[in-house]
Amino acid sequence: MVEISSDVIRGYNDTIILYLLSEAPSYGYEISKKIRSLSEDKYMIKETTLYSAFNRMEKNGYIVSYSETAENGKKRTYYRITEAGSKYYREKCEEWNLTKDVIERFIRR
Amino acid sequence: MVEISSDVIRGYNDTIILYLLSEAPSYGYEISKKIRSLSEDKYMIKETTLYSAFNRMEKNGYIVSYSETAENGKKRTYYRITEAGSKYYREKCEEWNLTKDVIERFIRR
DNA sequence: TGTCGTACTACATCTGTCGTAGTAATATAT
DNA sequence: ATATATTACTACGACAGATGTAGTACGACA
Repeated sequence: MVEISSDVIRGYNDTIILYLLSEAPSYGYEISKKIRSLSEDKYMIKETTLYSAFNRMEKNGYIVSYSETAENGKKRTYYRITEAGSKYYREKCEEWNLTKDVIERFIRR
Repeated sequence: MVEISSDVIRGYNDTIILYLLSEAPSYGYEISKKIRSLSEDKYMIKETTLYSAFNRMEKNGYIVSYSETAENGKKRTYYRITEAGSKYYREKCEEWNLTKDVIERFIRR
């Protein structure tokens, strides 16, 4: 069974999260479920990876956090994407296309 | 100017090198030139990255080294791909296709 | 009462890349 | 004759991001 490359994902976890946040503000658990379902169970981000990405990106100004209490009484930390985050996302998409192009010159199908 | 992602490349330097070695045995300097030209100057692997990849892959049994003195009197360390190396390369190609697929679900064009 | 799902945080380890630096030999330019 | 560029490496330490392990806490459900 082939699995996805965590070294490649490494460079795109932030991008994946930003993509989801650009649809709507969200929080850790929800993001993780969405990644899993959108990838059809092919990628399940680790909690530690996810939350450290949130911290990094908030520090970089790509997202901002705010607390909210859900209907069920649970307190959650939500994240919203910023303008800088959207810009970064668009740049990463360009970078991806270039990188993919280069790598595929060395891949045999 | 967009540049390629060294975090993505991170997972595929070994694969790139194995691809080139599967065409013919080679040595550091030549491999580095070939990567540069095949990628049309978009990727220039760092010497340290390249030689540490050689060491890692020899330890893993994906390549074997041998010394040879070139016409110009220079001594070089050549590398040849092994069966295990070819197998690893083919697996990485499969992994790449899967990973690419997943990532592209989160990329907007 | 215990387990499952939700929603996190803390910390230490690992891997591969990268920067910096140094060696040494030949080739080419001044 | 001397300096610079190219070839062909090696050594070492720093760093970033992913991962493993562990722990907290609360509500739902059986």
